[in-house]
Amino acid sequence: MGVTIRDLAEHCGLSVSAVSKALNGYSDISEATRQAVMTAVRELDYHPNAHARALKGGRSYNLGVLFSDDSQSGLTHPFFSTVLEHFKREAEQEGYDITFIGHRMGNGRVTYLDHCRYREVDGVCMACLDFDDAEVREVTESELPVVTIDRRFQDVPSVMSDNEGGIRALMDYAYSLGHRRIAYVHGPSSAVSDVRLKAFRESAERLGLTVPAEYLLPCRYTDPENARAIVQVLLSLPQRPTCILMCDDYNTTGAKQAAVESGVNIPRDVSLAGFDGLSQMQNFSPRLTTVYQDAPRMGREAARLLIAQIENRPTAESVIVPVRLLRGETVAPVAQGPKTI
Amino acid sequence: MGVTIRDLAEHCGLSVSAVSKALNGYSDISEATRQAVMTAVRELDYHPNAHARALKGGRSYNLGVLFSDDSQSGLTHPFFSTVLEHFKREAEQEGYDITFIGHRMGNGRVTYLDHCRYREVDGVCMACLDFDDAEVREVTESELPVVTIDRRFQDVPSVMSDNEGGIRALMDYAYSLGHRRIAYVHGPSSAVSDVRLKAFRESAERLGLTVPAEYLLPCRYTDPENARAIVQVLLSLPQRPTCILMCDDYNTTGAKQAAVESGVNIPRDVSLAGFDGLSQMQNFSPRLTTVYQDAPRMGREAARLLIAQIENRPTAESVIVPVRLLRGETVAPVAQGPKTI
DNA sequence: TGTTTGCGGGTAAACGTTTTCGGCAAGTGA
DNA sequence: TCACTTGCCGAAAACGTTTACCCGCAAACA
Repeated sequence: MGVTIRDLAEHCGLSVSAVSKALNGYSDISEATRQAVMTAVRELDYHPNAHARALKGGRSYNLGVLFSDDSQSGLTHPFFSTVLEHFKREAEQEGYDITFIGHRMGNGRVTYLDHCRYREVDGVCMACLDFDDAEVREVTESELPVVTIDRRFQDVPSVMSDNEGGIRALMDYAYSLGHRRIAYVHGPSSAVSDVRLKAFRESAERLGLTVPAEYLLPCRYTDPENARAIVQVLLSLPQRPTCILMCDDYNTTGAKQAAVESGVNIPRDVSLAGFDGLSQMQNFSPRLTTVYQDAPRMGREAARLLIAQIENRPTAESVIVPVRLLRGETVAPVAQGPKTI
Repeated sequence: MGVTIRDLAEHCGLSVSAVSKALNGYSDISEATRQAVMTAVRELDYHPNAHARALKGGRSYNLGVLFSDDSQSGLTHPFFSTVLEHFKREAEQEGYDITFIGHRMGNGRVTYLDHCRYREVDGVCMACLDFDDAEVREVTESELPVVTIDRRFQDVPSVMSDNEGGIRALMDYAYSLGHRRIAYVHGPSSAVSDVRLKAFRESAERLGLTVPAEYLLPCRYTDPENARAIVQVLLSLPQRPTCILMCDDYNTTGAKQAAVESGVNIPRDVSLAGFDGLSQMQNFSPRLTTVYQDAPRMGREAARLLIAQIENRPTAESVIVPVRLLRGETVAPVAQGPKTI
């Protein structure tokens, strides 16, 4: 159907191999013939066939993306969709397409790794999934180049936000506004959650705050309903916190809901902060105070790290992407008025 | 590296072609040998190579997705990301992967159609882009199977929401609550926008409402800042509308902002409705009144339509997906109290 | 018994590339 | 003049499949 390299060769009066070498920048082709080939390429509108190229054992110029399979929110994840979008852009710029790796292939199930081999992806970007799953580990331990996002393995380059710095900045900020009773609705245990929780504890200690156990509650990510229920509990505590940190921006909507239902005004009665800095959340008033994660940059860095590996270029082992405290309106100076107890 | 069909053949003491035929359900292979091959497949953990298969001239089992290239929000689009997620799921279930079609391939630009040919996709799903672009038309007019979302071409199967019904339901609902001055902040001209605008006008006429020109204002989709400015104008009109319809949910955040700045309470002073029914927006109070578009179903139907074409199965020309009116709290009975003029 | 039929399976070409190897001509040094 | 390098290029194998075609064999038929 399309015009092949053979057509090109005939058109130029060259052999197929000569054309191929001209196209791929081999040194044993004269500049004159190279130019002839190039103009022929334009004339005939030639484009190489990706499958043939991949088959020959070279690369497929295809990157696998392993990204919260079934059950989860997948592509609609408010944070990772941004990471992915920019991963895709950077990859495209380098000549790579991306394909999603799942384990649902037609009728039967298929291992992630098998799926990778089936499509012969040159490398895999892994994010937002259960890294303790055996199938997932199989990929990280394979010979395939891998980059992970928000999770660190030995020998596997990774991209992470400066979660520790983010929590620290948030805590310092709240403290500076007079908050001494700070609760943290943290995510379920994971690499990221654990780092943040540790940073929270350390910050509290550093600032001389004592955090009662009932101020530390786990909550699923991006699950406002879950968040609502949990914040309900926090707000009905005899000694209620003056400031609540949520594990992500999206959950603050649930927290707000709980506040409304409890007759609590944010930020007058209780301050509220999120994590992520989703642009979609910055349009509501009062504007959310949160930690901005540079999702676009995370995506870009991940693509760079992965492609550098594939092309055997020297690469950093790991990248920490800086975060930024967004001082919104939901964390206010702690009420100086009548003490609530 | 991987185990090939040749390894399978040797392991079974068969020829390569016999194995191939056994795998692909040819009739001239005895049931016994087929079983032998199948068990060998499991033993050796064989998986066919997609590129070799595609190269042979068969299908690539890959679907192209043409989806708001650069500049736009891409994967982070709140509505289409859901469509895409479910498109992907349905496709995977049928054994197809998806790859994004862009025109940025490595260094140079590339036509959408060329990109499709390069990857030899079996079909293309097109959504959320400028269908008047010559490059885009080139794809719809090619020999490739195509399905379009939210845009109808002759001979090209498409999936659309019942936009007309949605607007009608919204208008009837607002009317039933006493609203007579209804403004519509519609999207920039496009197939969908035009259908909705037409439905708005027809509904207004049917209900005996006169809509002054300044009640019909265009606004970019998913651009709260733009929406804010426009609603500002609406709210400062001498004869202000009692109900404002926005072209999408996301823009209602901008509208709310404008309301706050104008000292207008929603829904007490002015009612507000969106379009899309994004779950992310349903967590805010007051809960948004809007028209739910069944994005998951749209994605699924699109995948089915496309795959049916590819596999030469009879297929509907086009699918209209029903919408549902979500009666939230932002459209309230029109104030009976002191008339504002 | 000789000829068809159908079943089961093998041979080889083809898909469009890349890459190794070798060859030929011209230039180079002695 | 000879051997040797260098510059350019072609031949052919290879990647892992699919598929058109052929072949042998047993059963069935005349």
